Amino acid sequence: MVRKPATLKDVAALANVSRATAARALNSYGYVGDETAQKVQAAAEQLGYRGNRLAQALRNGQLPIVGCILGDIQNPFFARIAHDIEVLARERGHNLVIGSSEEELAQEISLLASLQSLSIRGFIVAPTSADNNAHLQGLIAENVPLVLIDRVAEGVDCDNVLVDNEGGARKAVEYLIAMGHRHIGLLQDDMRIFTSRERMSGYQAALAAAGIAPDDRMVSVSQSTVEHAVDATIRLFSQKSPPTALFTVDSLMTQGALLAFRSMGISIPHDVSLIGFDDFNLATFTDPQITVVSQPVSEIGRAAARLLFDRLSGKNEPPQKIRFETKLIVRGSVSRRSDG
Amino acid sequence: MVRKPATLKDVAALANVSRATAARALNSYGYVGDETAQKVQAAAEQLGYRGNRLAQALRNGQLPIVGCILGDIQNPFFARIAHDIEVLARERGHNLVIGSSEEELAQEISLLASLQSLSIRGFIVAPTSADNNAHLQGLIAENVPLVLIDRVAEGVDCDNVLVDNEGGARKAVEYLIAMGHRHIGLLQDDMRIFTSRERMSGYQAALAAAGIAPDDRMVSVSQSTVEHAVDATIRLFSQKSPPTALFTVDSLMTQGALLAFRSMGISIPHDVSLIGFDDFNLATFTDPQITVVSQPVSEIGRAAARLLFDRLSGKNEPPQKIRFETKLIVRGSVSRRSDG
DNA sequence: AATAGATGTGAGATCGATCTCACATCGTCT
DNA sequence: AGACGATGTGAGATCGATCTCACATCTATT
Repeated sequence: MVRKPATLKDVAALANVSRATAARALNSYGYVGDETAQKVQAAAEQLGYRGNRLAQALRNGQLPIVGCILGDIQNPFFARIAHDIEVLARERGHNLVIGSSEEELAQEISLLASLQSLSIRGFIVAPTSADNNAHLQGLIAENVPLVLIDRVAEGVDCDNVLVDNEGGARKAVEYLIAMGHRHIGLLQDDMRIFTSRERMSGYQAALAAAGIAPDDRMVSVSQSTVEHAVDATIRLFSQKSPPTALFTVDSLMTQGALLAFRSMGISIPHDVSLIGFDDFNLATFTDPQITVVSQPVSEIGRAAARLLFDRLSGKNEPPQKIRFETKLIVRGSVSRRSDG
Repeated sequence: MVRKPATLKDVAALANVSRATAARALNSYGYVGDETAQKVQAAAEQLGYRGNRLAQALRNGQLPIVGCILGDIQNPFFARIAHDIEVLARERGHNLVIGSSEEELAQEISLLASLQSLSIRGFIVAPTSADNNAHLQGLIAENVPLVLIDRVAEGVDCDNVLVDNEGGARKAVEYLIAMGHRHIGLLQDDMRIFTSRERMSGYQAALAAAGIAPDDRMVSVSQSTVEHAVDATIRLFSQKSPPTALFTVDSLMTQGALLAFRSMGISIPHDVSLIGFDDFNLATFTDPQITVVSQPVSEIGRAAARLLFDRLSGKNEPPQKIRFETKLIVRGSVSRRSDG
């Protein structure tokens, strides 16, 4: 036999009052007699009444849910952020809807549309594309709070939380150059992705500053998964004159590169030096330990959620841009080189 | 200026028809004249009409959202599962709400309640506790589809997807015993958690079969995070007579153990042998590579989502129990021992 | 020609909670 | 005594989409 959840009407009937009074008693607003209030409470308890958030949301226009559209929750970077957002959302009585764009603009757009029609209260998005973002501008136009993380979208004027990608990448590549490397590979994500662009631009800036001509053959593009990165690394290092050092733009790719090197019998740092963007759990357990550019992952989700909830509670200041520093953590995966 | 999303009423007004007709045209049911239908379509387009899923859900009783309550999305195991569920849900036009129980029963209960009041269509839950599950039984009583993953809850008769935890653990420990180990440590999660119980019971069964008396000092309990596992490992191996081998019940704990061993100057497999439950990306990159019990993670989320959507599409068969095998993957983290 | 059926449309109820408004019934103050 | 404010309650509108029902037309069939 199927029990149906109790409605306010049921509670009101049981307590012998009108729906209006029942609502007043349960939400404690307006005038309600003590005795009546208790009768209603008792009735609600007895029926196991838990309002219908759908109806409430329809009435007041907003569903206490935060939408979160990320690249891929399997990336520990995003997983951490999603987790932190969920924790803060929970504290504020909100739930979290998660969608993976899988770095597809079309998917991001359709996800966003489907969430928008849920009258969700606000969004935290890591936009796939830096340029095509009419959908995000649409949010702003409808006054739906939006916080961008990890990436920027042109023409979308809203809060965002970033890290210093370009600086981090430049530091890494400068370090490789200082260690004598001239053929520095770049294992990067799709160029539509903001972080990928910025990190590449840091890479290029460092090369340019050292007077090293850019070389397309030094650059390999891959989706951000371990498996794809393995392939991309193999492609890169199967050339006649492969790089002597590699910079990878995220931790999954770093791990992919490591696995690829192992399978190719390439030893780090003897044959190839490696620096990865974004630290990871086992970076210190590999032998050698992996030198990385670290970003304060644990801050990003929290900062974004805080910005979003500030907006939700009515704060109406101009958009804030939070930018975290990145840090080069030198470990053992880079060796000195003295060729050309 | 704030644009409000267009409603059906707006569309109807613009097309000069009634709401009923507009609805018919947009959802193509009932009789609508060709010309009228086109007028409505045009009006909808012009206004950028996208129904209000809240109102639709209120009307027909269900919101096309799947709720997913896991231990912690930061665990790659759960992240993978969440990802796979999200993909399948998206294909079916559903969104995914994610909540972390953080292995707290109270949080699981309150999350579930808050999601239930959203009239969500179905749930996939990795229950924190094997015993206290009135909340889950409540779902069943209200006929809300529920699929349990990774764990079982007593008295809750519904679809579930598990792996052979006990068998996997036993295989691991039997292997350690066969390699001459008698003092085998267990780094496990909270005993309320089903997988932890089962894996422990596999551990105990293997010891018993070999005539080795269980020893509480060989067991350390930790939350399933890298950090906690580091501490727990250090505690375990700071004893006067520490284990000669360690079995860890999940990959985060395995990684924690690795980091702990490094910090304590304990070398694997020379000083201590190690087997972890659940494979992980870099298990083959460490030196030595880590021997693990692997489970088909990529199957679990998909299987669970499939079961759930079968229910949602009305399938009314008795609950299915899917159980995947686990496999011992021997790599290099176990060495032969010939003491007592 | 009459009637059954097909086709097309609108009015209004419904989902569940909330909120405004109107209407009581008190007590208290001049 | 009259009046005003405080207190308590209910009827009904509202949020947006859907669906039933009733009412038109129009076609085809006997």
